[in-house]
Amino acid sequence: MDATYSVLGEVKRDIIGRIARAISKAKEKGEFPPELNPDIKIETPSRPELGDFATGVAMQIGREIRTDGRSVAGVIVRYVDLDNSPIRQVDIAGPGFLNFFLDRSWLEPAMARIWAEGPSYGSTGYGKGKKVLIEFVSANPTGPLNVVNARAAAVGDCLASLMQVSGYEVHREYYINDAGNQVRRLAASLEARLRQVRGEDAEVPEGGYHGEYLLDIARELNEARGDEVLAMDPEARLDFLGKYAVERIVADQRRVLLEYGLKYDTWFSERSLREGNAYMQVVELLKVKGLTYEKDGALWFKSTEFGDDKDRVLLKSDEKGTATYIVPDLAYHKNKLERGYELLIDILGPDHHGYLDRLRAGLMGLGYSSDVLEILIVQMVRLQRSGQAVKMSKRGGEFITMEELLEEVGKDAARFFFLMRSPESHLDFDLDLARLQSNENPVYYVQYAHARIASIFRQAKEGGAALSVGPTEVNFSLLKDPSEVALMKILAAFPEEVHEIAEAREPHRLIKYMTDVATAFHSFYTRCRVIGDDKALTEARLYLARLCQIVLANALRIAGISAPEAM
RNA sequence: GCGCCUGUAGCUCAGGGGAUAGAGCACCUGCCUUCUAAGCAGGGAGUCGUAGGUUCGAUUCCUACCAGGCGCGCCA
Repeated sequence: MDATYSVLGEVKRDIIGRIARAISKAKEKGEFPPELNPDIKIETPSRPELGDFATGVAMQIGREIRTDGRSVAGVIVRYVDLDNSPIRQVDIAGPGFLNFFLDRSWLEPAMARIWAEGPSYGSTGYGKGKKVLIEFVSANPTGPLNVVNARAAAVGDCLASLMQVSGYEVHREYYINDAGNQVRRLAASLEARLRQVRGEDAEVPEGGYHGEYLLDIARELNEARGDEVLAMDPEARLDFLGKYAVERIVADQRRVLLEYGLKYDTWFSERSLREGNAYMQVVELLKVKGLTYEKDGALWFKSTEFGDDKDRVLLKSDEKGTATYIVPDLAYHKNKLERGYELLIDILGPDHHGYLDRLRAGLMGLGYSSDVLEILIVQMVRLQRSGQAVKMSKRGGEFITMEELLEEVGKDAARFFFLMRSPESHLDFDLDLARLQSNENPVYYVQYAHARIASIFRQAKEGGAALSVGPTEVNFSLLKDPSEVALMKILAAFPEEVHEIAEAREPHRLIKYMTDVATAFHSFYTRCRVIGDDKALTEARLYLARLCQIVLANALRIAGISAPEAM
């Protein structure tokens, strides 16, 4: 058995192989047309009494050859070879499902694998080391992070971890938009605040940034080097103030993200691209390929040739021929690919969905295949307090930052709530519920299972039980209660689950999985007393509890949520 | 006007061409002299937004419509 994959994965592949061979035989006998080549998928039946595994492939074939699923299933069952297999029985059910009942022989090695791999259990080699760059949050360096940034941070970080565990080489990157117009506006806003601090009559300019945070930065700057700054000539001063503000704000963003448990591999500066003039090369390249034209004094990119709904301006019609933001953005994505990444994943906010087509078109224009870039849109967050929506208006000043959210509910609840929902659905975030330290708060359900196991081991230690009885010494056959078997099955599924979730880019399913594990554990805990007079049984159950703790800890780690020893 | 997201249990949301549509919270009934009751077992609760279409079969796919949200710059 290949150590890079999971026991359950091998079991499923074995079943798939047997069905495929049965279908081939049926084709040889002329019962199925030779061109038949169905995609066989193994699923878990909706109810446990329907078996351990199931497939709907017979219905799929039935559709193709205009026959009913049940008779197709009958043909497959007639030809399937079950020698040397844990499959004990195959049933045809409902409209043509094949339901497989297995003996427990596969569970023992699956459990031994958890014990052997410990903290790395869940890892597989499916990603084959493919180099992936996930860029996320990338908030403008003009103010503090908000709650959508916090959501994107949770989703991006978790997806990155999921893909790492699935065998991809993943890097996390934050793009700092520290160039262009907005930085000048930021500088001008800071200058106004600086003058205000010094008692001058100054107004934050039109289109500037009015938040309190600039006032704080201005106060600090004034104390350190206010005179010096005002003595600069205006151009140099704006340049300095822009860099200063960006540096301060980005440092703050980084600090908050670290508190969230999120560490980036690279912080990529847009200015570094501009300084190298790399972004003008993009314009030249598109020109050479004949994908541009001049109109109304501006240079346009024929993005409609690549599926965009209208052509886009690259260079504006002003005197300097200033580049629009798509240019550095394309240069940035080109740069990522030149750094050797084979897949780029961008996690963007809801305000960017009108932007996807032109970014993709640009990359295609530059000669890249459209599937090097995947874009995930994280939808908005609506905060609720006392059953009321918390109004978030930047101008009105009532604005909850990511930092305030973390102070209020903590990182574990924040991450859990953000990961609970699918990223593209709008999220109602109930602050009251997230803050609650009681059973009403779903975060604790999973953490509590972990803490309970830790508690069992503390108890067992006091009683002098052997804590480290591994798969070779344990009498595995003692684990036969339905709740024990159910728990083992779900633990065995972890590596495949992680891989499927990573492939689907649906981190919210990880929360579902760990909640299911917690349910299976709590049920086991209630039905089966772990520590008792029977030494062998105690050891077997301690073994199972340990395996469950490993899976919970690993799943929580991937989600960026802590696994408490006690609650 | 165009585009994107969303309409599923009282609330917040999963799911998804097929087997009795699920979870958490809320509500009701049981269960702590034994490893944490932040738990377990069970119960009530649903015309899957509306109307058509494709299909042996649609809550799932297609079309139209209705409702909520968000975008739509030679701003980033």
